[in-house]
Amino acid sequence: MDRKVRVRFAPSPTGALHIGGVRTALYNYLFARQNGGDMILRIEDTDSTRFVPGAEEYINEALAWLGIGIDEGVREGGNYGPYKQSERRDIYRTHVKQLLDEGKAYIAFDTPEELEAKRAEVQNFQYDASTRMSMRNSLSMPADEVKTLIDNGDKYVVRFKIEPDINVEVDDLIRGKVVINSSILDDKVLYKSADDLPTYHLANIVDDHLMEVSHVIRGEEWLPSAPLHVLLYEAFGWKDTMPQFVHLPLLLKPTGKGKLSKRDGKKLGFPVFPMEWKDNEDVWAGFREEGFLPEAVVNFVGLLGWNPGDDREILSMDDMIKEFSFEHCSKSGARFNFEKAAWFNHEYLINMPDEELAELYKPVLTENGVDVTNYSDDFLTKTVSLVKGRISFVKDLWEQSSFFFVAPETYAEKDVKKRWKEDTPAIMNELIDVLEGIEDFSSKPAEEVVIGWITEKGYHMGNVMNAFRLTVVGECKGPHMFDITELIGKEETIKRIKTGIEKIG
RNA sequence: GGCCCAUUCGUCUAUCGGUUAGGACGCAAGAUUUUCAUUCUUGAAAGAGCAGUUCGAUUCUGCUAUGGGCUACCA
Repeated sequence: MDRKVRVRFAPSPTGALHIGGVRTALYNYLFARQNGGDMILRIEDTDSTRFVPGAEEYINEALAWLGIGIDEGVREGGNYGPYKQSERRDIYRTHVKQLLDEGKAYIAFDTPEELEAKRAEVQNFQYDASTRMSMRNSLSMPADEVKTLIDNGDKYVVRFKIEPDINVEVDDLIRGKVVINSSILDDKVLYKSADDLPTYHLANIVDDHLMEVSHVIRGEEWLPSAPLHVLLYEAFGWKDTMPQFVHLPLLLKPTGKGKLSKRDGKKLGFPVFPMEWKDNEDVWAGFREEGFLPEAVVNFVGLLGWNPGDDREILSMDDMIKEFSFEHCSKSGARFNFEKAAWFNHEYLINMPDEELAELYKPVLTENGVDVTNYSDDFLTKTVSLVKGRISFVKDLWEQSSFFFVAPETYAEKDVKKRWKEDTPAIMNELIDVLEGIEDFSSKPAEEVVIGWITEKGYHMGNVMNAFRLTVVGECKGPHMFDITELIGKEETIKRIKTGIEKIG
């Protein structure tokens, strides 16, 4: 029974796509691509009360930024549409009716308030085979009364009639067989007349079946309801084409307890959303805005709960498509660790061509008041190549290379104390003369001359060079001294030394 | 409370009965360097506990503990 691999990512547009959702989408995508299958994006907007404007657009944009391609969806189209559940009402109605006609579901009139009261009154109350006859539904009430209520326009729901004491088996590609007894399941609401929409469970099963989904790859939070889904496939007579279930472990908070939430990002100072997201009152940081490369995010998130079976960690999307397998998915939740995420970004940054990095640096320079048109691409590329090993994010480039663009205005006190001696100003003046005489100011030749001079005079190498650095950089840090002076040039170098002598004294 | 899932260094993980339990992030030390950083080398760091199966268990089983999820007319 080999059939085409078709998977779906089915978010509900109730907010920004969370990083855990990103991973679910990614695994679906990897599996689809690996098997030449289709990747479907289905919008599950069956809760009309939780709809958030802009969420759907956000999901689309985020997936596009990350390079997670969609084959079928609201925007992409396809032969199995519509791909938005709120546009599939007719389909659901038909299927609900089928279950009703076959006696596999029933109509219930209990209001939310009544149910709440019942739960408060009876400990561990569950709407199931043991209690349904004492509730207000089409099983416990005369048919004409039911009809009257419906004709009256009374709101009702359709509940799935679950037979008690059946052992339901769920076959999961990561966890193996999970067996649970149907008696612990309640008669789940499948449809609400109030908004003429199904609940997740019904819509999910109907759509997965109609869209010929072969593998349902989703978060572990769905594992408890998987038996219900199996029962639904059976009720519809679709057992033979039921998709293969795969439940992924959850992403946990970096510290403390529980699964990762959007609040964690705010608290700990790192993003949990791929891109910036604006709530009613809040702005939530995104990986993109924090300076993460999409490749790094994909790589990092991909390795949270899966590994290629060996020590490799830097994996491109194509690598992961090739290597992905459920056998190498872990069963337990993974803690989200920002340090490691930053390291991945660092790796991608240093392996990127310097020209590309220089392009990414331009907006940062502009932000810091540098007119980039004053600098050649060659200058920028060289600058970036000298300092890229020190950074994890593009924005860090400024801290590491601002002295290529602006002369220091202050001098690090600690370094002045250590390297600026009484005789330093005199030696710096000598240095100016030495530099003036250098024809070829590029790194190697300039270095030879200056080092030769220091040696000849018997000066202290460390003190002279660091005092020199202090005037040019403002503190004792940065790349090789003569790589810096080559880039900023003789004139600027000497000017900075003079200023330094004046200001430090 | 009930049900389900899980449990290897601080974190992400490798191991599919026999290993000095490996790698990575982070951390520490040393080397290198005219500075800071890089780089290199080294180090500290783990099988939750208790039974059982076995010649032999991190690996299989059970119990306990711990963590996580679900328990809605939310997904």
